[in-house]
Amino acid sequence: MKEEALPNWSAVDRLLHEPARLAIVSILAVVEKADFLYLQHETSLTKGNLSAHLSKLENAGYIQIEKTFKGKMPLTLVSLTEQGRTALDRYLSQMKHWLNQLDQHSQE
Amino acid sequence: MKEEALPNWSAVDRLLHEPARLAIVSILAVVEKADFLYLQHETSLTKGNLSAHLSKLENAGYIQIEKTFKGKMPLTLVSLTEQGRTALDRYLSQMKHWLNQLDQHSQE
DNA sequence: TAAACTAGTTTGTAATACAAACCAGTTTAT
DNA sequence: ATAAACTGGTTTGTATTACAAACTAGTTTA
Repeated sequence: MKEEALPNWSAVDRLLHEPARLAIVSILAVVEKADFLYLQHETSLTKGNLSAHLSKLENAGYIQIEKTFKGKMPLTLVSLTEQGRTALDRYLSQMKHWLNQLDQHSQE
Repeated sequence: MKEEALPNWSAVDRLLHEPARLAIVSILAVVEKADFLYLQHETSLTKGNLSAHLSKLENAGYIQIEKTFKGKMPLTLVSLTEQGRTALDRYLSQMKHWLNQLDQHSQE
């Protein structure tokens, strides 16, 4: 009964929309802190690819990258920032809203 | 109480995942048939860009492109194929599923 | 009959994802 | 002791992609 417009897909956060980064951020939304190798295995991205995506997310302020050591071996810890959490929430609610809009149309 | 895995974002249909094409397909899901200019105005894509996206969707078998005339002027009509409809439904239900998985995690 | 418009397509460019090759250091084998 | 193999990444090169500018073919208007 209410008149719904179509989703405005151009307003999507393309940084999060990329599947590889959604995978990364989904994990970080749950575990709060993850090391590089854990992320690599969970996402099955190559190291290079993962590294590049992490840099983008870091530059956007969505994640924090902490360089530490486990014994003598380097260890990179990654966590979601407040900004990242907010952006993800926004992305998820937008998506849900748009999916609902499409459903309303399809069920006439 | 049920153990949910994280979304498998890599299984997404990247052809549909692209916002510009989601916009196009969202429209076609509703109107069944649209001409080029209507699509251009609704999506606010440039002609070249729209043309390229339509070609991709056509090559994938998701849409059908019908070249006709309105009077003496060329008119391009676009419609969703059965395949395209199926792909969209699949995309939407996957998305919904994944969004729910993330929600379940966030509300612990 | 020239100028401007319609309806697109083709072509060039900039951004992006991705993996291969590389690098600095550590542990293990000889 | 030192070479080989491994860890934990980064840098660099390539192929794909989105995007817009320029072009094309035909039509209507001045």
